[in-house]
Amino acid sequence: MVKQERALRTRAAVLRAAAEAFDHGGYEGASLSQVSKAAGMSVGALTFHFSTKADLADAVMEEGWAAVQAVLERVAGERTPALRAIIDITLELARLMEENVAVRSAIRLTRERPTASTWSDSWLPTVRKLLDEAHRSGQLREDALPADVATLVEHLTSGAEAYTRERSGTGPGRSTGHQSAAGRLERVWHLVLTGVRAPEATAP
Amino acid sequence: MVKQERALRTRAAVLRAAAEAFDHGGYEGASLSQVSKAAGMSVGALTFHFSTKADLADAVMEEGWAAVQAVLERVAGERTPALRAIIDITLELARLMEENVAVRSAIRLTRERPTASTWSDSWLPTVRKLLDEAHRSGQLREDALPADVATLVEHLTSGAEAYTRERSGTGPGRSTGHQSAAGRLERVWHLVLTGVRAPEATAP
Amino acid sequence: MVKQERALRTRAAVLRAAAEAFDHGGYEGASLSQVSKAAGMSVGALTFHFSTKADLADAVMEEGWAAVQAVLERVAGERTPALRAIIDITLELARLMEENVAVRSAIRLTRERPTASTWSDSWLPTVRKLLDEAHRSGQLREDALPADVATLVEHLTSGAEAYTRERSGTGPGRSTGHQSAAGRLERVWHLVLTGVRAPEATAP
Amino acid sequence: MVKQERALRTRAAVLRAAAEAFDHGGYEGASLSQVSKAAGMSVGALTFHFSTKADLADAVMEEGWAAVQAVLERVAGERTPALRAIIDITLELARLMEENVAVRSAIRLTRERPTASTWSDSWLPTVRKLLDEAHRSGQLREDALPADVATLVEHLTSGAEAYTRERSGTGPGRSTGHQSAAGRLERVWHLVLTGVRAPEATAP
DNA sequence: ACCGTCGGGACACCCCGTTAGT
DNA sequence: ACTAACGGGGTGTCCCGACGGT
Repeated sequence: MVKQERALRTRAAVLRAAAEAFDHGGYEGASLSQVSKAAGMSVGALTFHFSTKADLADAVMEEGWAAVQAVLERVAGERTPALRAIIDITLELARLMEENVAVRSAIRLTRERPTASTWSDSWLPTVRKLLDEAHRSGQLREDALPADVATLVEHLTSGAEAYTRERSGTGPGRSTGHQSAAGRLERVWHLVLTGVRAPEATAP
Repeated sequence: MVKQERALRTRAAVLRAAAEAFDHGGYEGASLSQVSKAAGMSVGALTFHFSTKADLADAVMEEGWAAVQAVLERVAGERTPALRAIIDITLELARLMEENVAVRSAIRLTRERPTASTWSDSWLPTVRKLLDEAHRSGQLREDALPADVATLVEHLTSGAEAYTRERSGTGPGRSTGHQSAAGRLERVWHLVLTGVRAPEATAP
Repeated sequence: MVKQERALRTRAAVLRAAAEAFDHGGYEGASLSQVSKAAGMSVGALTFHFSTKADLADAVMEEGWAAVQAVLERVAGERTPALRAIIDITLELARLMEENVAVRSAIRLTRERPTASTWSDSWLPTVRKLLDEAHRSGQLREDALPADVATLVEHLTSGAEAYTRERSGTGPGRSTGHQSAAGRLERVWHLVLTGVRAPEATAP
Repeated sequence: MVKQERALRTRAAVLRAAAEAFDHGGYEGASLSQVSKAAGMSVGALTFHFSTKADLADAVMEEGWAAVQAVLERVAGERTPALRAIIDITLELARLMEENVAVRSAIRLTRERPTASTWSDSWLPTVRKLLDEAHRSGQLREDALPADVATLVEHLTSGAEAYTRERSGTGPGRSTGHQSAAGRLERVWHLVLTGVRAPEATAP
């Protein structure tokens, strides 16, 4: 149908506006009238596509999730060593969070709403699988347990996310002297891979 | 006066209730009537102590901040090597976040409200100072730049905070099979200090 | 045409659903979406048949009215004494109200909407005519004015209607120990007749 | 306190406005903004006294109920023969319905809202008691069962109520040529009594 | 003709954060 | 410290057009 094409466009516009609103103000804090205004339509039109605010949030989350899945599958498709793949995943996630409002919004929504799953559920399984593989193939130090490394990855991702949100909060005009979350993450990984402490030092 | 003593008690009750509300629902999402009910008083009484919602939030943030400062000073007071002190600080912060609602609330509020300073501003300077010291005294690997290590610390703290919030969201009944944020952080530090990658492996 | 036959069926389905909705919730209180859902169609489809809510209500009322008229004509067709005919009319109306949603709905709608005519307008003229006849033929006590008896009939009919609505409100599961509106009316008539009927007349 | 006196006045104003609104449009159909406007105050002020629409309706119903109870007790206080008392009750109820908006409103609300009790529950018990007494003292025809007479009374009361509502619906400008519900009821009773009253009893 | 999708305003109810007067 | 009152939104719903498909 011809109609449906237009509907899809407006639906997409709504989703984009909603993602921005949720990213900016969270679930509470984002209002439907605000979203409808940003999408250039009436509240009634919005309600036609998403009958309730929760529905809208669900849709946004789904969109963000899909983007994450796409990245995961892309990285998994490339034939890179397991440890490298893990690093790549975190870097890609960081880039995604910086560029994709829906992803940022989805992360925030999973945290704020009473939902069954955490956002880390979407990528941690993949990471864990790769970690086991890295462990078996001797890419990890022998005293580095995969479970602990997984925890480390969680922390790093959280850090990237916090940094992204912090920056986005300051507004888009923020320009010079700032680094990308992915860049920071890269340097941190470099540090982590080889260790922070000087070799001769005793365990503190 | 006798009056003042009572006033202080109610003020404290309000602060506690408010901290819980803000921690649970953020700035928006927490309502004054909710707080007043939890504190066992009328909204009018609440308004007497804190004339506006923003005032209340400021007070909660101040309280959380103070707790953080106390920890920082305590750790600084002990005579421990710089690197160890940094680790201790992160561990203490993690414990604080788990135990102290006001701290959790303050962190969330700094993030959600248009405020000048980030929550990391409260401890990053101290950490940076200690990092320089550790660098000078040769406790760090030579290729580990203090700035990068600082970024790492930021990431780890964010990770602890995310984990704490995630858990607190699931309700207080959550019991078995869960670790403390500090415990997780400790294991991660162990990993980070010595390095994740096997020595023989080449840089990815 | 074939199309029209289908249209008639859907129109009937809509009318039935609307009658139920109006009977249950009145004019306000019944929503078009509710009706459309019960009729198994979209709101747009409904709007095609009845362009406005008022139109729909009018149609329902007309349907109910028609059923009432049919009863009146049927009773008038039988050759019964005037007084008996009046009683029969009230009994038939009571049965109609109990069985026919459209009638119940029409009664309620005439009351709730700013309309020119009352629901009693549909049968009172007939009753009055019969009353005059009964008066002339000596079926009534001499001191019983037809106008007063008409008022009495109005009261009795109202009573039957109130009882019907009251029962329908309690839900369909209501079963044991309840009488029909017509049955109640019959016993009341028996009571009333002794006073209304001329002593020399034989019991009908 | 002085304040409370003013509060009581505004509360009363709200109740009056609400009674009129509910009487006119039913539960649905009456809007809070409408009520607040009629009461000369803001919606927020209204919400302070009655936190929800249902609360407001409850209060109105209670007020109407109280008026009914007052009448019942007054009539019961006078020492009149049982049968006469019953008639007086119905006449007084009719007058109440005509004069007291709260009563009218309460009746309508009990009918429209999912409530446990019917409006007849408020006076039928009293009437039944009086009927038994009338029966025992021989004021009723021997073949007139109290239960049936009770049903008759129900019908008459319903009739009076229907008439009242019908008239009130046409607006207050309605003037000449109309009778009071109580007057109609009186004539109907006169008619009915001949059958109800035992032959030896004197006309009231 | 008949029916569905899409969209638009308008409220209604509820709640919220504040202020005024004690 | 509280009662009383205010105005402003937020969400959800409703009743309706307009247009396009079958």
